[in-house]
Amino acid sequence: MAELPKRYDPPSVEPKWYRRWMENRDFVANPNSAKPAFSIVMPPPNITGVLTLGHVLNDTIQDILARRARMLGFEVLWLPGMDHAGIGTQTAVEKHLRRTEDKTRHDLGREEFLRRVLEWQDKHGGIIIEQLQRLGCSCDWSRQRYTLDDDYVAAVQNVFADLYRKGLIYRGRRMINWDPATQTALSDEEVISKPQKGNLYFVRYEIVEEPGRFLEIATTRPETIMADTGMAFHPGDKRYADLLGKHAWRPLAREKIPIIADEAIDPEFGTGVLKVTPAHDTVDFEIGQRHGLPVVDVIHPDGRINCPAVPELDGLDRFEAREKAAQLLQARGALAKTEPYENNVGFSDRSDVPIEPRISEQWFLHYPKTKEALAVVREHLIRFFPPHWEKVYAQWLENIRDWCISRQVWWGHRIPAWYRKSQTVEARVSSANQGNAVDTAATTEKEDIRVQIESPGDGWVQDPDTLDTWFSSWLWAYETMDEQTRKKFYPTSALVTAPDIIFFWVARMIIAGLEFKPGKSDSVEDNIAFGDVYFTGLIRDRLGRKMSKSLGNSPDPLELIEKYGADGLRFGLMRIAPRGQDIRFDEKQIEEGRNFATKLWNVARFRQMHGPSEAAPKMDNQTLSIYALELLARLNETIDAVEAAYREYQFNAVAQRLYDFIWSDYCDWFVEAAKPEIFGEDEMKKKSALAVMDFVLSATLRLLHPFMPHVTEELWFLLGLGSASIQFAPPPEKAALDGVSDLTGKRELVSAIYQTIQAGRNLRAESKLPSNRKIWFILRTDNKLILNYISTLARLLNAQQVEVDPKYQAQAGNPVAVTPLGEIFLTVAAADRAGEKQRLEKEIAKLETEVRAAEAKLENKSFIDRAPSTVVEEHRRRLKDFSEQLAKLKQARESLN
RNA sequence: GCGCGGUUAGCUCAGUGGUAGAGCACUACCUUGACACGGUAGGGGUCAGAGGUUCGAACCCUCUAUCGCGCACCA
Repeated sequence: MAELPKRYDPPSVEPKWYRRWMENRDFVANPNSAKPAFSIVMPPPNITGVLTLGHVLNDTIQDILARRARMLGFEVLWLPGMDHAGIGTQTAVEKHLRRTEDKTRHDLGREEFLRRVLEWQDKHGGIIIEQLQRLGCSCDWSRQRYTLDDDYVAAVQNVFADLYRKGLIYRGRRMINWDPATQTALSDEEVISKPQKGNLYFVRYEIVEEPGRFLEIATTRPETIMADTGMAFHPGDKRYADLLGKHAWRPLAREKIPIIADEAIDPEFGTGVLKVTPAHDTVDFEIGQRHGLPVVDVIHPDGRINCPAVPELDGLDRFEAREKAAQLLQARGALAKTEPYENNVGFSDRSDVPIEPRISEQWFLHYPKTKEALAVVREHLIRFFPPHWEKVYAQWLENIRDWCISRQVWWGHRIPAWYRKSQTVEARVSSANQGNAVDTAATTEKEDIRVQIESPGDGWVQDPDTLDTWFSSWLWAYETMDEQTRKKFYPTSALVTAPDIIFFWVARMIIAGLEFKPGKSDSVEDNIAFGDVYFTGLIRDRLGRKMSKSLGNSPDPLELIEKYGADGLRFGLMRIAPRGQDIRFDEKQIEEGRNFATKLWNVARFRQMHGPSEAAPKMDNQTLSIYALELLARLNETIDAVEAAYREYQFNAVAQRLYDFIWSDYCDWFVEAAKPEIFGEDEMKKKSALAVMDFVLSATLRLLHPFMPHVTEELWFLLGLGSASIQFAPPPEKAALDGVSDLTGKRELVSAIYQTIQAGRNLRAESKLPSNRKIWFILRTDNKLILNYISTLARLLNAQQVEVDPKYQAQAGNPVAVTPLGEIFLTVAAADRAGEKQRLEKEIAKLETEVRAAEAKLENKSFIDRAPSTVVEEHRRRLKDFSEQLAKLKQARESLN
């Protein structure tokens, strides 16, 4: 067998294996399999998206779960796909259109524009799939889905029609969140409130019935004064009680407006008087409804002012108009004062511009099954990891409001609603432009609506709008599966996602599952969408900022793969991904992942240099060295710890345990301790050590495979640890150590030997002797057994000789350390006598404090009475050890004099 | 305003009642027959602060500070 290269070379290993796995159809799920099912649906990335670190984190976790399940003997389906991302994709194409052709989508028309989007999709779409493959994701690509696949589209439309029939979807003129940049309605979830610095304008309105008397209000939005249709104060507010029923002059677009009283007004805020602007504020709209105030809309869909009555403002952008309106009021003496003010303003999640509350005719969904959705999580039919997300989820469901599902966007699922006369559609569009005095009732004129996929016939016009992208994603957990697949793999086993889409996606998928019941039976258990939901953390940069394109602080995962390998990236990221906590990304951590892959590679290389491995190594408990027993015992502990960490989705703990076991227990201690046997003459001992290596390498490669699929497969193959792919190798069994006599005693001996080695190395360093200088040690001990372990001691101490002398008389200048095996002396003429004395004094002082502390503890009656006996024993032993060490050190100090 | 999460070594983070840990960075030594993407040793922390519970608190309770997130309010 050719010698392995010195370093793991990802480019020559990783793509090779991925190709082979694909050729073997290793990721393809068989719905007819007799094995139990394990399934995950991938949160679909945007069709034109590229791989981000967020995806890497997310999809690595999913891959770990999928690969582990395969090894555990499950039939695994990891179903990938992509999302059409309505607003996002459309906006990208529009931007491109503006830049390259200086055109808007309206210039092209709907049909041509959609053709362009498809072109864009074909050119930029699907890149992420290749990138996920480079990462090593074991998805069943034969089942890849897209939210705009024909049957998926049909399913979405059928769901719409079904909910319409049930009366849960309705069309209505209501206050919605309007995004003036993308010019579409948004759901409440797509609005993010941010504090904004602005002004509070105090404006005086003259009382019609009492000329010369003024009513003062405070507003942040003077540009909407023309839309005021009332003035309101709190009914209990005595300051204004006499004005009730009177009128005020609106200072811009001068008109009489009524003065009313309403409970919604906070008498403490501003002057205690509110200008009521029903068209442009949610609360005002409700007040208007209660008091029958007219609704006057003075803002165009694009955010410009629509008010011919005030030519100075008409056509201005809303923010320019705000300043201009203040100037106008000032000029007319209506502006009492202006104060700087900070308030929260809703911003569009999509375009990052302030939302305009606006009355508009839209489609809404009254959520079904909210109580049931709450119950399945509360009763842990669906388990959240970490569990504190349950509370966030519950809070949302308990305060849920109807979902505005229509979007004034062309790219997406067209709403399957048809209207009899084209004029009704025109009426909708023009209503927004009509400006003043739009009566809410005006557009609810007689119109025939049919909700169905096909056109009902001539004279019917389809609704121009599309559905919120999430209205298609909420069916993702099962509409991505054909009937046969669904029968085997639904409900899915786990969902892995970022917590920022808990409402957008997770909650809605749970609701959809409960409402549409795609499962085998109608029972809740068969329709819960997924068993476990694991919420990842958000990846931030080193300064704790969110990764974003504009900040340029988002590293390209493909460059990282290039530099460190997919396995290095995966492992590095997993090791620092704390459960449900945000993650501060530092490339150093990926470097560590790469270094770990190299370490693994090299220790396998070391094994391979000593002949072929055994796939089923025979270990004889009688011939195993004590170091091997210690290692195997630790391997067993590691297997248990890994198992426990998986149960709690603590991937960082799994990674850390494996890292420590391989690097420290295996490489640093066992391999070094076994070298005398490996390079020795005794064939039995050598064979035994190599068998242990085979056993442990086989086990750790399998444990590591879900995290580092490529390098483990390569080594599995190169070492010949299995005839088939590691992907389907069963999880490692624990070493059978039950028959080993006095295992505890032997482990204690190993621990004592290792501690002695560390003490000896410390003496060398303290004595300023270079690492490569061969030196002599003397071990003063009565333990005759130790003679059997001298070769290991000597090798690990890099000593020319380690001499055991129970009666050794320390010479002046001998550095000494007390160890569980006895005292170890460094014999060298050059050792500095004064320095050694100083070192001893320091150590004695330290030990004296320890002894005092331990004594105090044991004199404490409460401690003796109440602490568990094992703890008390521990303290007793500690005191004894410390006292003995102290005595020996003091003796050593004497001998120095 | 309500709720959630964080605050542990210079940095990134583990640690959920019994002598404070890892990696990186730092210091010293070392290319020793797997690995310098390495080895060995070392320095460095009143565990945000204050109270409380306990024989014993980084860990449990209360309050405070501070950072972040969600929801509500937002004239």
